[in-house]
Amino acid sequence: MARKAGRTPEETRRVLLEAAAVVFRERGLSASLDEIARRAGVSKGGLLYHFAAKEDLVRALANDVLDDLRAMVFAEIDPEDSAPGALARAYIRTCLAVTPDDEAAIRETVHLLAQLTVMPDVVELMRTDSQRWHDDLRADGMPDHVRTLVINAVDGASMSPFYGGALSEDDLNTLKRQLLRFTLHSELWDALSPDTAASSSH
Amino acid sequence: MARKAGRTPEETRRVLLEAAAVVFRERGLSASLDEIARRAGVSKGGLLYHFAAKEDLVRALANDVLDDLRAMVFAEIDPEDSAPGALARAYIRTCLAVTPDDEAAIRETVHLLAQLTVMPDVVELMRTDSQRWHDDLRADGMPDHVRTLVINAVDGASMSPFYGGALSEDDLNTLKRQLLRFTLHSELWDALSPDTAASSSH
DNA sequence: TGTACATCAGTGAACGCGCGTTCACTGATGTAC
DNA sequence: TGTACATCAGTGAACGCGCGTTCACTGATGTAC
Repeated sequence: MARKAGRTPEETRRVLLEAAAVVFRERGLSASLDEIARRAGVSKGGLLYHFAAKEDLVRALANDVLDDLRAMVFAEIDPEDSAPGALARAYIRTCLAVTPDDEAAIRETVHLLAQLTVMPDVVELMRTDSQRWHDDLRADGMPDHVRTLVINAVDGASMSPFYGGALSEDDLNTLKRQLLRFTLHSELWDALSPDTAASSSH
Repeated sequence: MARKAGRTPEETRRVLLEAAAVVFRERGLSASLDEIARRAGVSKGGLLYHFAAKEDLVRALANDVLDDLRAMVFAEIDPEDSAPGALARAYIRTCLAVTPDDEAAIRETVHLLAQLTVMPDVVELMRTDSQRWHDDLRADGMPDHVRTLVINAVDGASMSPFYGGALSEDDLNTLKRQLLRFTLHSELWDALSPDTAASSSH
């Protein structure tokens, strides 16, 4: 056979990337190209037509996942919300999803990314991406000490499944509301500062 | 040659584990036993005498690292400090070390652990370890919503080097003092709750 | 105290298998005339 | 509109290499008598 009827090359590429995501997540980066190709319904040679080497496939996948994540967060921004911290709130809502489906999706994504970091090239990609998040969030208008606290708490919680330390649904929900509240009520920002006197009067 | 003069089998074992830590951190779990053995000054056969299979070596290493980390945190507990959150404060001080040497040590440890998670057995070990931390920290006397916030912020910050998103020294320092303050001043705990009215009077 | 023997802590060569990559080939699709 | 030809999107067999594991062997150390 040559070109599959009813499947454009671009579609094949997508199917291959999706198969790679599943297989790498389940078996780690040492999973074979053969298994990925089989899952995509393509021969190993076919896979290698689209991605000349395994490294290319991994890089393309990492780029894809990182872009998707960014798009998800930006799509979650409330268009009515123009107060400082709007991006941070979208970040919180996306990464600390509470509906079981969304939560599972985020966990799977994080777990996949964790597997991909085995490749130094991917770490470089993630470093760049992370720097971009940092810049975007700085431009979001919250003071440094609030932003750093909130974002690191979100990151800690969303990475916890990767080492098996999943939070209970209650804890996750509480954390989410806490963090949203921190970003929304600027009168709290003083109380969150390390330099304020311990008493929380205003 | 047989037994190396001036090196007990236990010492050889330790040298092998340390070599494995370095090599796995630098090259990931797919690094070869040959390279680890060479770095330890032992033949590949010698390595396999101590660890019958690569999996055994990895498991032993993961156990080691997890135990070390726990010991470091417990050693950091202030014996004078009997207030709620003493363990959490030790956790903060250990994981958010600010001296360059200690910081590098933690980063390397986290990065190594991230590599080891490629093996499902290790994830299981980490899940158990994480559960134990959760239990220990629950017994530490702080309310759930404070503990969860603080620990996740610490985890987020200490895992950030693993995906390349390192915090600046200033941000790290600020975060550390913030979190320590949260655990120390129980009059703040209300203000950190998601359910309190936004105003921070007490 | 010396000797025989078992065991310990390795060595280093060989094996075998899985997996990434190469390669010769092919059938469908697009294009020129 | 039909035909020739190039290119695209694959197939599937073969190759080769790295790496985990096995194995036969060995020299030092510990133990019994």
